[in-house]
Amino acid sequence: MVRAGLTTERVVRAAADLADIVGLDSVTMSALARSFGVKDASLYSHIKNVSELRERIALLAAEEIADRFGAAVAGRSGKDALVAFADAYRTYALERPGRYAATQLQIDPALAAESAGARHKIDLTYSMLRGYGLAEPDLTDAVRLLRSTFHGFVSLEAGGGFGHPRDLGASWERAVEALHIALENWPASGSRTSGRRRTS
Amino acid sequence: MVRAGLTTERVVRAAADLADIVGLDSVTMSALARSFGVKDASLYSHIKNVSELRERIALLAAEEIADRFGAAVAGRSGKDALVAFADAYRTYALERPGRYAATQLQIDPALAAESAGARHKIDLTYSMLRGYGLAEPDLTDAVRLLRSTFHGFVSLEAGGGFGHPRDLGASWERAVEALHIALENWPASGSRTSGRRRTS
DNA sequence: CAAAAAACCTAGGGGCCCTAGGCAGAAAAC
DNA sequence: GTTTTCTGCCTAGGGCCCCTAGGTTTTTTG
Repeated sequence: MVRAGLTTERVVRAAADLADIVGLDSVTMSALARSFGVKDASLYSHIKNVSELRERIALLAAEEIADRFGAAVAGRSGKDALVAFADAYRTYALERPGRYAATQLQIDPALAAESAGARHKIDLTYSMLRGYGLAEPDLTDAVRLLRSTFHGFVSLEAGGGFGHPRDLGASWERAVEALHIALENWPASGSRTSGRRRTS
Repeated sequence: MVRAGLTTERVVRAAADLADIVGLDSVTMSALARSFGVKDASLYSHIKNVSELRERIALLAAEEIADRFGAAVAGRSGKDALVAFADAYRTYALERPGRYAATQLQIDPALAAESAGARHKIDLTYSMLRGYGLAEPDLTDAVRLLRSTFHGFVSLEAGGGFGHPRDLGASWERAVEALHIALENWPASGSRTSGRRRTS
């Protein structure tokens, strides 16, 4: 009987591809086993359970994302870097929806330690913001703002949450510009009721 | 044999409460039936299937949200309205995580037609932005920016996506302020590379 | 080539989703 | 007030999924 040649890495890669096609929730051990032409029990020597499978998809995605984002911002700064970063973010999320969805999972710390590429993604966001001259805690607040808007937009877009006929790419560009403006005019601390821009 | 007194509404309400406790994905027909002390087959006279159950949770949530948001912005305008709206948004999402998660589902149009309160929520966002003097398509872009940031933030927060020790409430306040600034200095059309604020 | 290790298997238990069809309590009709 | 009808909940059962235990066959290794 010819063997399928399963390894953890090959299984995870196939699972990621499957996730991009049928959605992360539909990545089941059974479906994955079928795609390899083996029985589901056979997968359990490579993957502990279905949660670990999905978390490993997330780790794979994190590495790919770090690569893409790094390439996108390399040699750019300021608004150019922001736009490139943002576009790389959205492109990845739309091209690889299953992988992207996996990145939102809680990862078991023991597993995350194996492939430490996960944290790298956040670091890139921080370094991209250097150009705006923010200091902590504003820097963290700004990183959170960017992550929130990016993640919110692409997840609403992917989920069909935007019903209006207005072109989504155009709305995205304007959103990124608006963020750029917000970063350039970052509010001074403790101004919840006043709120006029500073002179950047 | 004493009956449980199931109705569609009571079942959905219990499902929503269950979702807030155990998470939307763990709202199963079996678990729900157990909570009523009936067999799962008994639920199918009130609810077509588990998808419809979750969508009905979303409709319930949409009504509650419309109420809360309406109350939050009533009598306010400009930044006050934005802050009140934002805080109402985040509060609801954190207080009722299961219901909130349901609002991100795709709803069957036939079902949505029954309880038309769903669309109301978007209208509120539009009307809240009136004060910033935006015209279409900028208005839609701005609504999408707000929805993206709000949804992104609370979903990252709920999913434990923010690891930094910086206080989340403070980051939220700054994010809302930053959005306010972006709205006041909304970029002029077609300025992807220039990008200086206009004089509001 | 023999032994050890790895890859894949069968068997089986438990949970969830959902359909079909039955019976008994409650409401409606007379 | 009885009979009829309706409805609420039931049992039975099939399908898919997750996962464990333990066996067999292939590959690797000394």
